[in-house]
Amino acid sequence: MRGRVTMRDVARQAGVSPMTVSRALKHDGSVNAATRAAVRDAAEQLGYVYDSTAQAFRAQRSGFLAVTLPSINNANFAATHRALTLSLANTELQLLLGVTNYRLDEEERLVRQLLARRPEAIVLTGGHHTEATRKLLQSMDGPVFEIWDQPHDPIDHVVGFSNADAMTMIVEHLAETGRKKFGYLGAIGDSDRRGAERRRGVLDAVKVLGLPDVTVLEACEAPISMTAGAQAVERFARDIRELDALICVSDPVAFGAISALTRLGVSVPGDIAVTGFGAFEVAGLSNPTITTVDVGADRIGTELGRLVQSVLEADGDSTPINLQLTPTLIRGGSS
Amino acid sequence: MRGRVTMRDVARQAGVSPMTVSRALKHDGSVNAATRAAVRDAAEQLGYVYDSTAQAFRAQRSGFLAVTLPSINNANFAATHRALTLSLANTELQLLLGVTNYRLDEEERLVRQLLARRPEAIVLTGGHHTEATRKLLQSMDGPVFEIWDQPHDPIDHVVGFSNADAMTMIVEHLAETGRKKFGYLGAIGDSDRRGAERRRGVLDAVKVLGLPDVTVLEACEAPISMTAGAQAVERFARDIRELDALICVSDPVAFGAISALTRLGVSVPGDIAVTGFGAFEVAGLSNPTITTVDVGADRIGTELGRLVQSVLEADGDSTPINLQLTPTLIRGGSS
DNA sequence: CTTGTAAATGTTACCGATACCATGTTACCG
DNA sequence: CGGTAACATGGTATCGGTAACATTTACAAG
Repeated sequence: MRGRVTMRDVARQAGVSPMTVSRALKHDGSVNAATRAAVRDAAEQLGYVYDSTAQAFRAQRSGFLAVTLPSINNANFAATHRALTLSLANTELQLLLGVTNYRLDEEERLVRQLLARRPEAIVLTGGHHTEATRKLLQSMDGPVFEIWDQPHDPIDHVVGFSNADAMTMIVEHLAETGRKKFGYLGAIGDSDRRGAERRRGVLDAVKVLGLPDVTVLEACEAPISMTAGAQAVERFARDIRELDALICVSDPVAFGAISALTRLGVSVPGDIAVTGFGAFEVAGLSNPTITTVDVGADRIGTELGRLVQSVLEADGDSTPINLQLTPTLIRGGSS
Repeated sequence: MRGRVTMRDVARQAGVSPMTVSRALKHDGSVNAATRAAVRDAAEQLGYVYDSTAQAFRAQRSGFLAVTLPSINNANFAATHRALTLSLANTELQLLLGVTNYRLDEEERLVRQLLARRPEAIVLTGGHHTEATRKLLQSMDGPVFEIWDQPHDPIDHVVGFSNADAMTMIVEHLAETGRKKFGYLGAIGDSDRRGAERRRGVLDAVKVLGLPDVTVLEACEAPISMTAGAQAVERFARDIRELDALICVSDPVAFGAISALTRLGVSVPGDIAVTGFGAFEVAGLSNPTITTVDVGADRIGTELGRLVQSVLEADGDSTPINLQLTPTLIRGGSS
């Protein structure tokens, strides 16, 4: 920041006071047109670039909307991000993005870092957090939004859906088409909490239907790639031959699984039905197409954007809003 | 920012001066251990959160690294982002991300917005910019990095590769395997400049080999999805039946194309060879696997992270560095 | 007991934009 | 022509940390 041009410099160049420069560069009407033009010219000439840091400091308003995502290499989270960006396009808000890699300790570190930038509001993907994170958020001065989930104990606002309920839809669909012996292919343990919710949904739904216990297969730590899905199927081939339905935690996993099953000579859906989750693009182009659930990732982003705006406009004292969207089942050739 | 807790409050609570609080919360050794503990306790009690905005303002150092990407819903750009994050993990730098949607006017708007946050450095994906963008960047106070490209006229540092040269590899590979009538499937016009470079590479390489002119097929505006790739193949089915090699701008497009060709009863690679670009995961799981080029997206991120650090440490006056990586051809079953 | 030295802590000013208030300048009225 | 409202512009203080410098304290050496 050595020879940076400030408003003072522009003011000197234009022969006015810094205050007038400030007014001229904003949409403040009470500046003479000629003066405004002179200021604009001076700013242009000097290559002046507005300093949002100083503005944020003075106004005690950063203009940031902090957002955490588990991963950005995921079409669904990316879709939420894009939709959110679009939904906020007419706003002055700037996204400040952090990626947690599905880890709660990373999330805590990130939240601390993000809050230090004094965002207007913060959006967290997921409804599970460390105690320290919760405490930080509760004392935060601005609204908190949890998305992509149905938190047991929401901190503030929510835009999400029930991962467990979505799995019920899949299980019921498979049961209706005569499947009985279910397997579930997901991540190890509970590191991916949304994945864990989905697994819970499957186990519960199968129990309700009175079908045999679900064979739970753990591929690797979240996130599971297509390749890891394929490898897991090869590894668990023996168990899988006993099943007639394999429920995967996501479409990429299902795609990898189908790919491996085909190589192994197991017919999908003849020998086994396979389902995914998330309505990724690959689900519709796979052969066979994959039965999946569309959670409306972009809708989450859009609704979130609207909600953020309305809450920020209301300026405090708004009661927490819990917006639950309903996922839809998409039947594909794989079941 | 109503009742925010400041260092002053912590200082009062701990019975010391704000300066001591500042020192105690940093790694400054010249604070008595007992005092430091008292300060830490007071901060904890009051729920104090450090204010990076004030720090950035006072120190005239934001701690931001601004980054623009054409899209985040793209495994390669996401990989670069992730690798960059990892590569900067031991740093205080915080990424400030902007998405251009492959549009130069968006990029200009974004660059202006990002520069107003006074980043330590800025990273641009791509080597083509509007005149105004170039001007902004030239007068920026800090290093500029262009990545994923081989700019004709670099602004400052570069970490990239030649998109055109990568295509030469593909064309030569196809020619060696006896293909003669080439088609190229990409985006309309030059909105995606990297795509345009790839197209140019194909046209030039084919000309050098003395083969018939390339049939250029334009699917839609960038970015082209798998689905759009499939639709384009259906639309241009007649032209494509005349070809024996279809070079696609990316793997997702190639995947969509193969999917559509299979439906149309055109055999890949029997009737026509298909190639992609980018070594997306889907390339290895497609049936047949897709011949592609690995550009080392994560390597770009890693090298960029290192370079950013060394340039920032050098603190100005470093001569521009141009790091060109070499993509590698991955032969798949589709050619 | 004085003095020197190092460690610990305090005071002051400042970063750039702008809210707030004060002042100057024009325009138009009766 | 004085009065006054509407408009245009300037001066000053301020936001929260912290560099730079000043001061105090603790204790050893003379």
